Amino acid sequence: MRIATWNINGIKARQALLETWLKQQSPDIVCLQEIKTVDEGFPRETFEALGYNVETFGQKSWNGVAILSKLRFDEVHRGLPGDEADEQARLIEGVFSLAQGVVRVCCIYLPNGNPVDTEKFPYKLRWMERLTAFVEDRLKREEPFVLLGDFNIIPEAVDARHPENWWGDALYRPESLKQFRTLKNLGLTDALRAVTDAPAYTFWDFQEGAWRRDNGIRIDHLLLSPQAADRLTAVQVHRDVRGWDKPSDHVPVEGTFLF
DNA sequence: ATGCCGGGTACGACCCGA
Repeated sequence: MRIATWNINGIKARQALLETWLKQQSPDIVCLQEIKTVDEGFPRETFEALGYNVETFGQKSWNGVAILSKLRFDEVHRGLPGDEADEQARLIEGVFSLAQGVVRVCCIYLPNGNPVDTEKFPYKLRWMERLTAFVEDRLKREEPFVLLGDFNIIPEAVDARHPENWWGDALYRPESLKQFRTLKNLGLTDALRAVTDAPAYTFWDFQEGAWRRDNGIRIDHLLLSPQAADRLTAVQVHRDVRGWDKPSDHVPVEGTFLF
């Protein structure tokens, strides 16, 4: 089974691109971030016609996440627990049945956190604390669990072409990285790093010719429970998609699993 | 250089992203 994540930066602007990619790659499950629409505005029929079940957690103008799955959803959960006042649509989780059990797939759009001298940065850190509590609960179930999406975290220097330019940014500063390590240290495996030590960027800014100069960062991740990590066979960053016409600034990242 | 690009909202120019 292949499970992918892709921050598409607006489903309305990226519908045709996503359709093309799905026809080419045919992943089993795709987690989308920044759909930037309410649920009613999501072109679900387009993807149902390609054989996908569609579950969305949308929001007007910003944020918004969705899961497309060839497997039927047994359960769907929307929103990150821990703050009733948080109205931002940044987490959707699906549970799927397999012959040998279940797989739980949690799609996140973690807050960017910039500028760091505004409320956005403490919101990011609090969101990561809430995510850690949520993941603790999930790991207690001892199931194959895949936490994937746009984490807005550059884990290590190797994950940026020019790490010195990012130091101090909300994506790459001590408080953010500490929270990310705390999350990982619950027992999650960074799927990409389980298969390679090489740089593998997933985002290139639209500005300053970042793509042309390969000035990228790795911020889209798949974090795996032990039961999922044991079944991982490959990870692919679809960087060619960044060179397509009217691309997102992020590219798809896909894990292949023996289930 | 806090704008460069690009999407959303809405139709002029902001807000937002990373």
